[in-house]
Amino acid sequence: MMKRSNLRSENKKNSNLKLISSAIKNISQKGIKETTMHDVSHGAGLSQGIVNFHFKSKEFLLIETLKFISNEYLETFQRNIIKSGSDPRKKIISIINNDFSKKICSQDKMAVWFTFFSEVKFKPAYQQICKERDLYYQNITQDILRELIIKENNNISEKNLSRGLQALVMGLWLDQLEDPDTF
Amino acid sequence: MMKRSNLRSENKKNSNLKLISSAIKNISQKGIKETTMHDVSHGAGLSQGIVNFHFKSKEFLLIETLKFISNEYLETFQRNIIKSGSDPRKKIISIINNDFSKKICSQDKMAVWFTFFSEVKFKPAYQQICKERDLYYQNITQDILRELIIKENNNISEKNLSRGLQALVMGLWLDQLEDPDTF
DNA sequence: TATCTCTTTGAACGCCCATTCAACCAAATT
DNA sequence: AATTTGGTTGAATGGGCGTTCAAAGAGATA
Repeated sequence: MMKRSNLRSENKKNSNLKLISSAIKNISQKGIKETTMHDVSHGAGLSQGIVNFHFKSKEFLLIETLKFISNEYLETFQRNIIKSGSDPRKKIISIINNDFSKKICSQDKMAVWFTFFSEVKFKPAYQQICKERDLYYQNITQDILRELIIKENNNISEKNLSRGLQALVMGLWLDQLEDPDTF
Repeated sequence: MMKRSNLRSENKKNSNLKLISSAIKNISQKGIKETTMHDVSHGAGLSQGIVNFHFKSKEFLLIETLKFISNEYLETFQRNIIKSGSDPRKKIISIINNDFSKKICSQDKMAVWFTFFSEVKFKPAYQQICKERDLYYQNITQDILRELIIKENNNISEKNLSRGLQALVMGLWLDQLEDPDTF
């Protein structure tokens, strides 16, 4: 059962992906509001009404796009931590390396992230996606930091440290976005 | 000459200010794109076409609004540093206090800042205003940090330190915006 | 091959919103 | 008081864009 693998569903998946990629590219160049349905569909090599067929509306396309980059982030995040072994210090470094890797920290992706961030306050759907991402990030970094704190015999709150780390990363991303020389 | 002070120009200034305030309030609640000219003018107690009369177009209203909050920031920034005396350590603390003061770090203002940030990449006019603000901030904090570094006999680059400080502040702002409990 | 189902096309529709502008009003000037 | 200047009003205009949908195309099914 669930054999599902015919040309049809293959193509559908492809179209989906092409549309999301086109959305990312367009958003990174123009922002959400000036990215039209026409831009997205034609950027994907398809035609006008197709986004509504696949995603119901522009809003849902945007939600799927945010989910896409969010998942992408979490996947490489997770993979890199596992690869880095068991030393908490190395784990932290792997997180930072990941955050500033070419794949995650590219101009395109950053632009898209911050475009969505600026809408998070007004869009519950975005908020939820971001919150989940953040919680995941925080839980994992807090665990690692706790190990580190015990090892080093410090007594800082891992909660604050984790938050500070995330804030610093975000700030540096923003910095890099506005003025991409220092790298 | 230049006496200019009659009811007319008084009222004009008032209208200008009311429109900008209304823009700030609306943008903080809905974002730039869903803030309509009607929202702004009626929020200011005036009527439809008035924004075009005062600011020529929506775009110019936005630019003036950004300038407004940018200047407001720089003014309190400057004033607080002067008030804090000559100890570099105290100066830094006054910067941080200012950055997280009620006036600067209010939900409204933060929302507006980040809404504009997300458009900076696509709008040269915004970019320039932000760049000026940042340069000013960086020059001043770098000077202070240099003093501090000399005093403490450290050898870190004040450039990087200043950038890191700014990034951390931005990150914390963003953090606070998404989840306003930790205060 | 014929039929059915799912995907794609693109013209047409309708809403939303920035902008315009003629008419109006109030303040300044004479 | 009469006239000029400048700010305000709000209905009308026009363009842009998301969405709809009938028709066509392509893959599955029989």
